[in-house]
Amino acid sequence: MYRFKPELFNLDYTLDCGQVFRWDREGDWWTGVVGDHVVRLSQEKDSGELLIDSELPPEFFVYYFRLDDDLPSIYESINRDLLIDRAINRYRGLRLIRQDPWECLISYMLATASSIPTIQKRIHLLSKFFGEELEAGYRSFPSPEALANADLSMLDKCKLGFRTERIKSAAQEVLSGELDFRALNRLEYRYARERLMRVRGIGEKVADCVLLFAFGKMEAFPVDTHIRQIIQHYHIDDNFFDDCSSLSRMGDWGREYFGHYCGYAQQYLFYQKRVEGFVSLY
DNA sequence: AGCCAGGCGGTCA
DNA sequence: TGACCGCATGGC
Repeated sequence: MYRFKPELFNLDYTLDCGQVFRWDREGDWWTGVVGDHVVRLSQEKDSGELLIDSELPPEFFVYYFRLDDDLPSIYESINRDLLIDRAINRYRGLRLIRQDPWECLISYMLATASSIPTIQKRIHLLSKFFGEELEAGYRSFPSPEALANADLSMLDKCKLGFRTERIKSAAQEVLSGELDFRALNRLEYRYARERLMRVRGIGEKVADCVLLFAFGKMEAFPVDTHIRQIIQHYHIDDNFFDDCSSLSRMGDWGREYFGHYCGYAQQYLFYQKRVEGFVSLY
């Protein structure tokens, strides 16, 4: 157990905003599985200091929580209107997380057309049946090999529904090296996106989530049902509105409207919509 | 009961 | 292109 003082960081917002699915809160403490480590974290309300119960060093958490991002500059660059301004101020300190590509890929593939509690349940079941025990009650996320070799009847027990075959197939592509994360990481955003979308079960939205949360491509702008509803409800910029009548245009719109760090803007808007619905700007 | 959830792939005009 | 549909599952 040790202490660490991050700058401009809010642990609750960061872990609760819906970007990761393997953290649980009990009282003041969050417990999560990161790789093959069980990590416990708490943040003191007045000082903002982190209490870290983990064998992982502080440098890891700088990396994981993207504490090296210059958040004030990012806020300045994406602050285009009253709606995003409100989200930035209300959820100040929310940071994007650097997730493991494999876990992120499978998590968002099984997330399609599902509520967040359902997603968490599926990942829990996957880990229960195909992961390895780290300590009592905590299991690692399954390896590519474990899912690639899983038989469909077992995978079906994880309640993946119509996503079952797609996920097994994707696992086989990763295991064989046909889908290579290191190669993907070197690609520019748009080419990495095209590559990911050739995988069955990965469309624009899932590709953008993986590129944003696992590959740090800040110009990814995932358009899910909440983001679509926000754009339609507020008519955020009437001059641009004709350009974003369809889903795939909304992604291009977000990139142009918010700029290079549109991925951050997306996550703030998404979280604000989830917890507060359509907020009043007056 | 019926609609929606961090969608995707296919079809048809 | 754009609109619609089926696909499992669970929460409200």
